[in-house]
Amino acid sequence: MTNNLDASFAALSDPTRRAVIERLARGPASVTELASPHNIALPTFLRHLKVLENCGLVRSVKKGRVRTCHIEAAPLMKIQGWLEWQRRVWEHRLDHLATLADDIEKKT
Amino acid sequence: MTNNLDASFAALSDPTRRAVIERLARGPASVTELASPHNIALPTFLRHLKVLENCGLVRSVKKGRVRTCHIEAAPLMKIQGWLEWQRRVWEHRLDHLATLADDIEKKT
DNA sequence: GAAACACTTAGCTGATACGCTAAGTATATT
DNA sequence: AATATACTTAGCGTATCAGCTAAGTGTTTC
Repeated sequence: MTNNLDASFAALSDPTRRAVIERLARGPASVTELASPHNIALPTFLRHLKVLENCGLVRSVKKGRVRTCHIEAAPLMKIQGWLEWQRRVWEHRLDHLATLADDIEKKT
Repeated sequence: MTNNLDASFAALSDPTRRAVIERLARGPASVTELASPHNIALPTFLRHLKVLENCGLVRSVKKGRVRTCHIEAAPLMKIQGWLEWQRRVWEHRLDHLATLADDIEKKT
């Protein structure tokens, strides 16, 4: 539940973990179900899941012997927020440059 | 110039590197200028820059003894695209659930 | 109650990451 | 020409990561 940008970005830098998120966006699933498309040992896969849980992207509940996982939107929103912020700063700067260019044009 | 999601997400998982992006969104800067707010050795900082260049988030040109860096939007857009895609899948699913709930309500 | 199932823990390996210092190169500046 | 500046390369040490196998725990199923 760290829920910080560092951990979220790091979690999403792995294709297996992104695939899990892509799957969970479509709905909850068990560990075995999530693991099945991936050609890696279960313990290895489980650590990927733990990474996703540690940064808050995924939550899970265990009932009987089955652990069911579901996606959590908040960390994704946080990343989107950061990106959107950068995009705005960047566009604002471009606008400013365009204005400057206009001014120069008018003076000539 | 790999420009893939893996590398871009990994690059942005480090606070120093995100700070560089935040700075460059405001406009180009030299290596020394970029490094100055960070309390790390220059070679260490340079490797952060190289990570950003390798994934295409930053480009740089050397003129004389000064290397000037600027941000590149494409990888950021790619990440935004992936996030947006997930959000849509996720929301579509929620809509579907809402519809199901409605149907059930009408039947009772 | 035995066997199958769904995880779960422990521990090993090789690769990569982030930090450092020391020393080198190429351009200004004086 | 000598010094200062702005990187740049090389190489070291510790920590973390992604993969594995082997063995263990708690539930169901037969």
